Amino acid sequence: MLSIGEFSRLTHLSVRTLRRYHDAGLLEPATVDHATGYRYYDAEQIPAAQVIHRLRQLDVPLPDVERILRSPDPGTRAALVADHLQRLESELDRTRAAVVSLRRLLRPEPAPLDVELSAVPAVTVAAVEDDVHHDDVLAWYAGAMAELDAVVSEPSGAPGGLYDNALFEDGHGHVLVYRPTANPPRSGRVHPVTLPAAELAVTVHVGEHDDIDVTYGQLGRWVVANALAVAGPVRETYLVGPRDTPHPAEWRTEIGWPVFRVAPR
Amino acid sequence: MLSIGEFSRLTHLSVRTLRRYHDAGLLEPATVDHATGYRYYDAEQIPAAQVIHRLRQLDVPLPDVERILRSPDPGTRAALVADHLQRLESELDRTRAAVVSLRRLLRPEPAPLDVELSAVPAVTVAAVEDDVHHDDVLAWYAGAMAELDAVVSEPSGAPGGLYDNALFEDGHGHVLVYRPTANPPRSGRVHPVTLPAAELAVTVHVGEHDDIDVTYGQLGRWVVANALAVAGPVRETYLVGPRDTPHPAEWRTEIGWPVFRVAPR
DNA sequence: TCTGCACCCTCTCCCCGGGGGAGGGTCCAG
DNA sequence: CTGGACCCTCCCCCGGGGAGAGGGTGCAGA
Repeated sequence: MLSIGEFSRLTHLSVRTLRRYHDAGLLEPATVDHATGYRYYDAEQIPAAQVIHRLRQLDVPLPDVERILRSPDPGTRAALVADHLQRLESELDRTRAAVVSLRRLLRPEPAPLDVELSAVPAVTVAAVEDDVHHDDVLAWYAGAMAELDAVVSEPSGAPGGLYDNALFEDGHGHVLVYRPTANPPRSGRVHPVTLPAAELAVTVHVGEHDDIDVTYGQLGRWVVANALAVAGPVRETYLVGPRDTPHPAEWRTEIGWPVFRVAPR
Repeated sequence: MLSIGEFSRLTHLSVRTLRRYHDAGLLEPATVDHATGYRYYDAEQIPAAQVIHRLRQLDVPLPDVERILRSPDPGTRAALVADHLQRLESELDRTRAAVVSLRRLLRPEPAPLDVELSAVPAVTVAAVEDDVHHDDVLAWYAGAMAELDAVVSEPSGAPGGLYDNALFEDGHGHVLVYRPTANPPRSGRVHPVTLPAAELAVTVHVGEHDDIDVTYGQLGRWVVANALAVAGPVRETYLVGPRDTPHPAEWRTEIGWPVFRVAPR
């Protein structure tokens, strides 16, 4: 039987951390003296402690660590670990994208932007909509668009989306993705929706979406400079996307910001 | 002049976050109404907001973000950013190592370990020592060993280190690295130290240090199984290291744990 | 000019995975 | 038996936000 200090020396986990892992149910001491509260560990628990240590180095949240340890089947365990590694990988991708975008931002570049005002009429489309958290938008979008593709057999135009301003202001808001088609079906989450007419300030974002906020910013500056105010959700139209070409450089996303003219002050 | 909500829509930074950035002095609104406290931003501040957004995506701490924004010189700025990217890179290396080590840990492998008891005599060496935080050990070690190498011209054996148990239990403790040599010099941080005699449970760790804690754990289990108790700081001896060969697979680190025999219960 | 509502303000509390320290009980060797 | 090392619990702190309470403002339409 090892005291917490001895076990700490053997595992290189601090005493405090061991106590927290006990409280969290991650690593129960082999024995706890119910009179004094002293924790006593077994030498056989060292490997488990080391697995926890490794998982924490990989930033696996404590509840996930517990799930991994609790699953007795090596297959399930491997799957859970692989799952987290997948997340690490995609995070790395985002980091790389942010680095590239940051470099572009810090380079004082002119990058003029073509913006046009265009009045779009009301149109009825096949849509999927929901209230979504900002961090979950990408995953939600993938699912919603897949369902749309499965249901809409003969689209009559590029797909698009409407994004509530609250999504950016508060971190969550209403999101709607659609495909235009002649007779919008109703199936599962897919249902017909009539998008209202609007006057839009429109520009096109080229390439991946990692730095689409820069294009938003430029569009916003144009809107402000031209004495317009924002009214209603942003509209994106996916003119050329991953479904059309694997080359991100060829992707084209149209951004339309509903505006109305402000009286000159 | 843009209200905080409008600016939020233009930058995709949440209203709350913008307020925090104001409080932190990161992004001052162009005007603050001193009667109502209302914040008003200028469209020209959009690029700055986006740079902050990117830096935060890269997990740059807010104070560092401020330093980067405050430095008017693009060179300094680029250096600060490169600095952080360097840190990201080394973190990635550690992540990769942890993944490899985790795979090894989860594979139920026997991996027996040769452990021997050996009595080492007292010896006087050239040493550098300090109280160090656990997270800083690697950096401290690099500096201390470089200084030792510069001062000790004719070493009489492999370098080594003594690591206080508190380093692992509390996260900080006394650390000493040394080179044995005939007449230990005194220069800068380098000074003669007499390492006391000790009885050591000794084993050898093969390869990189990323999973040296596993070897520690196995050594610890052996110590416990053989009814020995730990007494005093761990000793490492760098038999083969990066200075000898660039191939990590050939590295050999001897781990010696001071022990004393426990009376059989 | 009034009123309603969207907007904005500050304040406090919560999250995670730890670290720091206070204050007090326990173990064990000399 | 005693002193010191060891262990316990409890509370506060960090950073970068999110959630919500409670109350003041700006402005457009009636």
